[in-house]
Amino acid sequence: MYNTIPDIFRREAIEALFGTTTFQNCWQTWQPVIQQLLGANFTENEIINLGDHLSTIFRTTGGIGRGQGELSGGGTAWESLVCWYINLCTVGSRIVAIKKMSLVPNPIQDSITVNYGNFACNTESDLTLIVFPNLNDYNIDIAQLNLLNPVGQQILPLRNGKLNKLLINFLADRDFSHYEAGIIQCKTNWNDNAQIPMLWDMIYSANGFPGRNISIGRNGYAISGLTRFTYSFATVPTNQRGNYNPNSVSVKRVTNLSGGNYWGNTTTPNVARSLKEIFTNNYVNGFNTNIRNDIRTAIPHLGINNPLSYFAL
DNA sequence: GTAGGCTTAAAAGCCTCCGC
DNA sequence: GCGGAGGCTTTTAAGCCTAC
Repeated sequence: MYNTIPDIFRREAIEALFGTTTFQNCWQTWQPVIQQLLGANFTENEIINLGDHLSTIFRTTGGIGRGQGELSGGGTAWESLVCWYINLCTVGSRIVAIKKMSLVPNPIQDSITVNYGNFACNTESDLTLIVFPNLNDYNIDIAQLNLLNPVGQQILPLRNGKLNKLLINFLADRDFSHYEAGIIQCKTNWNDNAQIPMLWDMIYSANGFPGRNISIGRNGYAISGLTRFTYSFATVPTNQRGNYNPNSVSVKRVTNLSGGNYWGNTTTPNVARSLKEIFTNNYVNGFNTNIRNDIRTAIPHLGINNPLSYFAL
C-alpha cells in the first residue's frame, strides 16, 4: 500500500521539505497548531478544510521576532506549507506537488522551460504539480514494475532507496501526452508580486512569441503536448485583507489565470478562493475515486510507524 | 566526498508618485 | 489631503558549483 510511483514521489517531495532548516523550524510551531485545528478523530473534512486556515497557520511563525532572518525565509516557508497541504489532500491519488525542481521528471521540466532567445529560464516555477497518467504502471506497486530500456535491460525502480530518475524520465517520455502539469506560483504578499504570475501566465497561454524568438519547451517537449496545463497563484496574503476587493489592480491581475488564484483563507467571491478549491478546479483527473474517499482511506495510515508517517502529523 | 564560495530568490516596511 | 500603486532597501536561506 502507498507504494506506487506517485506515492513514492509524494514521500520524496515531503522529505525534501523537511530537509530544509526553514521548514523544520516552522514545523515546530505549525504542527501543534495544525493538530489543534484538526482536533481528535478528524475526518477528511477537517483535512480539506485546513485550506481555509493556511494563512492562520503561516502567521503563527510571524509577528514577534519576525526579523530579517525569518522574513527572507518566509517565501520558502509558504511554498513548503502549500506543498505539504496539497500532498496531504492528494494522498493516494496520482497527483503530486513538488517544490524541489530537480525531482521533477526532465521531460516535464523541459516542457515548461521558457526560451528567451538562447536563454532558457525555467526557475520561475515555485511549485510544480504533476498528474500522472491513469495507466497500469502508475497504479501498481513498484515491486511489480518490469520496464526495459531500449537495449532490453530492466530499469530498476529504485536506486539507493530513491526513485530511479532514469525510470521517471523514461516513463515521462513514453507517456508524455497522458501527463498533466501545473505550476503554482506562491507568494506571501499579493500586491507587490501580482505582475509576476500575470505575465508568466500570458507567456504560457500564448505559447511563446515565435516572431520574437520566445518559445516554450525544449528537446521536443512542450506543454501543448500534455493533456492539460494550468498556471495558478497561491498567496497568504501578508498584506491587510481589507485591501483586496474585486476592483483592486492586484486582484484583477490574477483573476484570469488558467489555474485560478487562491489564498489560505475562506473563499471571498470575485477576490480569491480558498486553496482547498484547487483540487476540483485543476487536478480532478488525478483522483482514483474522489478526494474525500482517498483521504478517508489514508487517515488510518498517517500515524507513527505507518506508511504515511512522513507527513509528521 | 566534503567544505566553502557564489548566485539567485525571497520578504516587510518604508518611500514616492499620482489621481481624485 | 488621502489612498492606491509601484518601487527600493536590506538581509538571509537554499542550492549549485568548484576546488581540494
